[in-house]
Amino acid sequence: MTQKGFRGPQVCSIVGISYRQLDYWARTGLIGPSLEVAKGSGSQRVYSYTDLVELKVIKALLDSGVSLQSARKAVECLRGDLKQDLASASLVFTGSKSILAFSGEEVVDLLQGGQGVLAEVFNIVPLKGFIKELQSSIEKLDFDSTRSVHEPRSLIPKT
Amino acid sequence: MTQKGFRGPQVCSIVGISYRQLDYWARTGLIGPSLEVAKGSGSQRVYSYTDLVELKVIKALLDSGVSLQSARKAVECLRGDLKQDLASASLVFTGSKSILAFSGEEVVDLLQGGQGVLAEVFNIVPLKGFIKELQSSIEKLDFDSTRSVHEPRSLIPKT
DNA sequence: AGACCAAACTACAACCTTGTTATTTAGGTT
DNA sequence: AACCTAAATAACAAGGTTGTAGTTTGGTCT
Repeated sequence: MTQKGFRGPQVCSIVGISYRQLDYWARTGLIGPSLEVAKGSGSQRVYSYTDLVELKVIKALLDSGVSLQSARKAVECLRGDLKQDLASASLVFTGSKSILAFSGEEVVDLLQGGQGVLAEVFNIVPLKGFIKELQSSIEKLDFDSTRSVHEPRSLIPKT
Repeated sequence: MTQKGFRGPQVCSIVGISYRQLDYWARTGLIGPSLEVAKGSGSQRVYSYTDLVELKVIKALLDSGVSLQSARKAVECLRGDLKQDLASASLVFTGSKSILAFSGEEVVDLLQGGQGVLAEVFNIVPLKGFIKELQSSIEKLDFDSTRSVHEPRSLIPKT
């Protein structure tokens, strides 16, 4: 049994974004479906759980007022680290760099700039709450009547 | 002697923004000249020091990737507090609220959400470094040959 | 094979922000 | 009063992002 995949409209529901946004982000290279790309109209994109984490972070950044262009840069550092325990991490980014901090002390160090005086703005994304929400949304989906990837129709209750 | 004022082009030089930006921000109500509004083409806007602090913060937010619309909301909380010592404060804002924190502990508390698990992004602006830069830029201006507000021409060296 | 449906694709509008260029005009000097 | 300069004003284009509506087509079922 391979990794569980999520199709486009499911992803929108889980993460809380519009289909237009998801499509635009996939087309402009921000984040696409890592399990399966689309083969044309009528086919399906298939996203992984880790794609969903990343999308959730992007959405969070947008909600906090960060522009999509900056969110693009910020999530880059999530891509090499998704094997570690993200729920205990915080993404910290400024205009010029972004890193994952794995302790509250690390975050405080960054804020204080090692006792220097930096003219810098910090955007901090504690991942715990977002991952919790994401998992809750995924569980909720299991009870919904919407289709999973390439699921036979006859097994779906009528809506 | 009234408060020192700064004219439009000086402000752009001090804060590090384009004239177009300053003009747009004044016209769209983000921040305008608190000492004197423009009386038409050929006249001068006159900005105060506190206007400059605010502009510097807005610029910093833009540089960190925050959208102008969000920066508008974020700086609102500076407006009631400019009589206190800003250099020891940090502006902290999320998508939904913004406050000034006057100690590092206060900032850490906000990040930890009082031990709750919040799904929230924090944008943190430690003001010290920005105010330092601003003051440095203003001092540098005093040696420049550019005109101050309504300054007689004959006192200006030829450029 | 044909019918159907869901998902991707396409095209355009709207909005926000900034850059560029040209025009207007307040304020200072002679 | 005439002239000059700097600063504000006006107009338009461009880029990025999202919403809306219509079209195409892969995949499933009969």
